[in-house]
Amino acid sequence: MTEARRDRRAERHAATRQEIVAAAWALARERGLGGWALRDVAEAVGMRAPSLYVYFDSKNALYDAMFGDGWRQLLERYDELDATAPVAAPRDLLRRGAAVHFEFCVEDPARFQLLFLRSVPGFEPTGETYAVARQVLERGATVLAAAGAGEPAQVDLWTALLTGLASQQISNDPGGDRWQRLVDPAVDMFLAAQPRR
Amino acid sequence: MTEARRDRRAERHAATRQEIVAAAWALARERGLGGWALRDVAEAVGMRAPSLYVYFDSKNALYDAMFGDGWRQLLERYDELDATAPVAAPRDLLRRGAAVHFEFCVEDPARFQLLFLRSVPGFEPTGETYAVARQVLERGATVLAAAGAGEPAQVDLWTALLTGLASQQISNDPGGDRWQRLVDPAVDMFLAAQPRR
DNA sequence: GTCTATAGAATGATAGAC
DNA sequence: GTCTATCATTCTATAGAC
Repeated sequence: MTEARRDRRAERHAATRQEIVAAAWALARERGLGGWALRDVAEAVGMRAPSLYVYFDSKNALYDAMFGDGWRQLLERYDELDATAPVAAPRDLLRRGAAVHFEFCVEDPARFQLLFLRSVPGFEPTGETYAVARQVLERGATVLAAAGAGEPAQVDLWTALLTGLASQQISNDPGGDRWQRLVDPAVDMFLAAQPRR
Repeated sequence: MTEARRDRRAERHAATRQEIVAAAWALARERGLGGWALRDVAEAVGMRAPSLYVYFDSKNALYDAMFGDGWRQLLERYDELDATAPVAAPRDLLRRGAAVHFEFCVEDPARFQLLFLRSVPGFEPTGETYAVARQVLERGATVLAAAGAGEPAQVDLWTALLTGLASQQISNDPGGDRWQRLVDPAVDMFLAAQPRR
């Protein structure tokens, strides 16, 4: 087996890429998902716009990296939840998962738009980054299955419910809790409709 | 009482405004909510771009007119539903209302985005047009009340459910029926959770 | 890898003639 | 009310020096 030497240049390149993605997310939070130019991102990381093309082929390539990064952030939240409540009953875990998921959506509307609403005009996630999204959904489906709602239709209903609650909160009561208060009742409603196993 | 003479000039002006709004909707359907310029709308109605400013003060003013027009379209759908099933049982009416509402959302994603997701960067509906939106929501709340789910929290949960189903259908299965098939089960779930009166 | 310079194109909006 | 002409920006992306 070949003893691979660390490629310090590649590491540096990847670190800069991540720095750019983080700066873009910060701008998206402040000004909206489409409210910034490559110039702005460049300035935020101490560069000029053309230098970004060393790291990303286009603005959509940057959105793609943000897409993957955003789903990875959600995966981390799930990990933290598992670490906090490792042996909770399935339905309790689902309840807490719903709360975590809702909070994740609402705390950053721009991120919610990119990850769940696909609202950047010409952007479609590439296969690689979309795989991260699928990974997260499978993780959620596992929890649902443990709670007795693992059928595809049940999973789809669950995602619609959570997306709808978050979407309404963001669009119609930003900064408030009008739909947040409905998360627990919604989970109860959902669970009551599923046959217990 | 003053015998008001018809103001033919005002009528003509209003008709042209509506023509422009319709052309903008057509472009939004084809290219997305933000995928067209005032030039394009002007060309579609046989004008040059500056002439539009006789009818709208800005592009956002046009979005505002579209917003009001879109909600009025939804109101028409509700009227048609009432005309078709005037004496249906409340819960049956709710079921059919959900189907109509879902279809309305999915058949024009750009309209769904403007009316329900507020996804035009700098645009906020004015008070007058927002009043139309409230009117439609009250109409829905009335039907919900008749079905035994008229409390504000129940209405909010209902809107979240429908918005979530439509949003997921549009984002993750455009042209398909993966979430459409869940509308009826979702309504059943919702109704089962409400105490019958 | 980072820069300057700039291409190339699009856009919302205004001025003023007719 | 409609037009021509144009302003004033803004933005992504590329070329090529260093």
